[in-house]
Amino acid sequence: MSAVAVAHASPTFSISELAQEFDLTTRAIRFYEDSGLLTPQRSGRHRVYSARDRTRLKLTLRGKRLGLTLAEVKELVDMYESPRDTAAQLTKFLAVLAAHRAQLEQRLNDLHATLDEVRMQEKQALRLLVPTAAKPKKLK
Amino acid sequence: MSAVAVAHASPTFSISELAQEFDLTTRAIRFYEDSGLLTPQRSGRHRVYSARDRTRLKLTLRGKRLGLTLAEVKELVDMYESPRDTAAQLTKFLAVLAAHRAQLEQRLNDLHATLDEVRMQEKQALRLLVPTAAKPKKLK
DNA sequence: GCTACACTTTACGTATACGTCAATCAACCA
DNA sequence: TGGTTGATTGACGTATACGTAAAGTGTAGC
Repeated sequence: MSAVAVAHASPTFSISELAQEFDLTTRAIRFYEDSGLLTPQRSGRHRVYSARDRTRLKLTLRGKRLGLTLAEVKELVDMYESPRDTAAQLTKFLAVLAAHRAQLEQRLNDLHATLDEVRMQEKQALRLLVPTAAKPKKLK
Repeated sequence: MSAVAVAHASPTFSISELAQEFDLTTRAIRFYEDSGLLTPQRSGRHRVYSARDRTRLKLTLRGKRLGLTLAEVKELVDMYESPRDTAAQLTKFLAVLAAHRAQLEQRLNDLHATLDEVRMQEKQALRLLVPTAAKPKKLK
């Protein structure tokens, strides 16, 4: 139950701590490990998660909310942590980023279209529900 | 192969026309029918899709891109087409819309966070790749 | 009438993302 | 020392979203 860090070493977390914090089951977290997304240290048989693991977990969940598969998330997260010291690597990195960004912008369009519709429906429903509302200008 | 409408009747589509237009397999479209998302007419055994079917298909694909399951898409699309003539129905409708909107706004936040990161990475990579770029002000 | 082709149903297969036992083990507590 | 609690490793189960044959039907063109 203790997340207290000794001295100024970076903090570590148990599997159940992370499960609680992110509202996951431990099963899910172990599954992410099987998928290569997390590589916690071991204290005996027990898993010990670092701040880096926690960050990767956070990114994983965000990716999932965006509809990415775990494999896609892994690709991206791994790339962010990959070496980029040659021009070739940088160029490839930029290409992948551009593709990723195009996808994200498509999603953004979808989202805005959907939100617009939802708001329109809300307005309509409200007008139907409260037809005697105060009309600021031009009452008829 | 013909999508030509007779007189001014609303246009109809074959399954392969829709498959082509939306870059799907016919299998997928039939699966959406099994899932209750589409209910095409029949001309003999062949499926005949209306403009309404097409719209529902378009909404379905947009929902998918946003990471919704087909069941969730069906719930939403059905609701948009459901009767809302009583106050109770309207109230429930508004509640569901609010929940949906909250979810969408969460996604929007995720998206913006991700896009910000992508753009930051792009900037960094570009700086590393082209370190001799023109610096507008304060050259040292 | 035969062929080609598009469409149909039926049905089993597959990948993803976990859920759900079951058996085991280690640590702590009374 | 025995019991509870929490973690671990299998291993099988399940829901979603289709893929992929297999086998038959309908019809337009030659």
